[in-house]
Amino acid sequence: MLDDASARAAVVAAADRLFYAQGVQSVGMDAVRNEAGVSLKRIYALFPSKDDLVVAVLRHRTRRWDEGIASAAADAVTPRERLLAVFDFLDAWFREDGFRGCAFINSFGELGATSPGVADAVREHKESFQRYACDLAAEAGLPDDVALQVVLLAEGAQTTAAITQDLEVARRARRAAERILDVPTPAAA
Amino acid sequence: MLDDASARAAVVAAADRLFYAQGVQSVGMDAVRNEAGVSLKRIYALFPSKDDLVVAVLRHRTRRWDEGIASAAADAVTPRERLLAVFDFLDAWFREDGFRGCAFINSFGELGATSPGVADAVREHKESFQRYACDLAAEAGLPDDVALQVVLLAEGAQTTAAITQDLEVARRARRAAERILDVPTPAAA
DNA sequence: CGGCTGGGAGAACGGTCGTTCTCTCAGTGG
DNA sequence: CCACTGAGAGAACGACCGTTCTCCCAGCCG
Repeated sequence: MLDDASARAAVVAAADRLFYAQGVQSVGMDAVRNEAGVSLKRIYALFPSKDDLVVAVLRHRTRRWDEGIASAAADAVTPRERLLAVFDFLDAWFREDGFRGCAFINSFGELGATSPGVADAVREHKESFQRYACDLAAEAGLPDDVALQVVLLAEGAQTTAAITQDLEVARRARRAAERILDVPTPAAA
Repeated sequence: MLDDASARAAVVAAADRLFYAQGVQSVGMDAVRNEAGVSLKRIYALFPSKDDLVVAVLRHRTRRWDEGIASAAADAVTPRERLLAVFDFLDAWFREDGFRGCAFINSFGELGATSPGVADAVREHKESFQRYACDLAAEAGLPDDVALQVVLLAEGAQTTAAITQDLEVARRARRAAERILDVPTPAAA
């Protein structure tokens, strides 16, 4: 038998794959059970309800997102380049098989109105990303407003790439971000 | 009794309100029946399935969107201002009670993977908006790439406004669009 | 006025989903 | 070897949903 931590991880990973590919409400708990190889009894011992499982999946995605942008930024030397590295991370992600947009945006649209837990998890994720961008911009001597403009581009790139399947989107968003960052900001510095 | 056209319109309007507020799968056909005041038998005579109703709702939303951005652009004199008017339209929309993001993005996340009809309707809507932006940009002597960068801002603004409830988002997106449009484009004109 | 059509209301049906329960059995302590 | 605990597998349960069907009555034609 798996210990609790391994079972939890297997269930979250399985649910993540299924929810992301098909939408949360299209996936029954039986499907999660089959994909994870963990009995329903065990799943319900680890997560009191499907809603809690969805929230756990989102928290797990937040960790993977944070690691992804940190790793993409690792090679960059200036804060400006670390900010732009977000778009390189997006570019690689958009090219993955089965890319279907931002799981947080998708979950918010599907469940945000009916599940406060999901809405909170999504909000916290987006706020954390905004803070990350603002911190980098501050290092570069740029105001929050510019950082948040770049964040808008990243968000728009994710939904647009999902819907249009256009592989150019991330590069285009990066060019737009460069344009925004390169405008001289009179009030800053 | 209502004629077919009026019944259709009532059902689509009712379904639109409910689907947008709660997500499609959280709304049963009984709820649509009650909201529209049209019997289930009649609804199924007008729409073969719930899926067809969802598509009809999205097509209706496309018409309203097109009218909205056209009306916001009506007062503008230059193509550049007509393009930026999109963000004034978004600003007014984000301030409405019950604003919950872009219905197309929400529907795509929830149903795009399981309903080809929904996926197509969403794709067509987004492509139509991209074409609108490219046409205006062309009038202003700007390349498609710049227009599509502005579109990314509009898309990002919609999801960000929905999740963060920040009323500043549309104005910030507009400022970003101005920055992008004001960069001299060496290859153009 | 009386039979008929056609549409409204909502019950009914088959299926599915989230959640719980039962049955079975492997592994352990005496 | 035997009683016992605890976990797995999956049946079962109650609720709900999309769709269809039945019943009933209003309004028209003879």
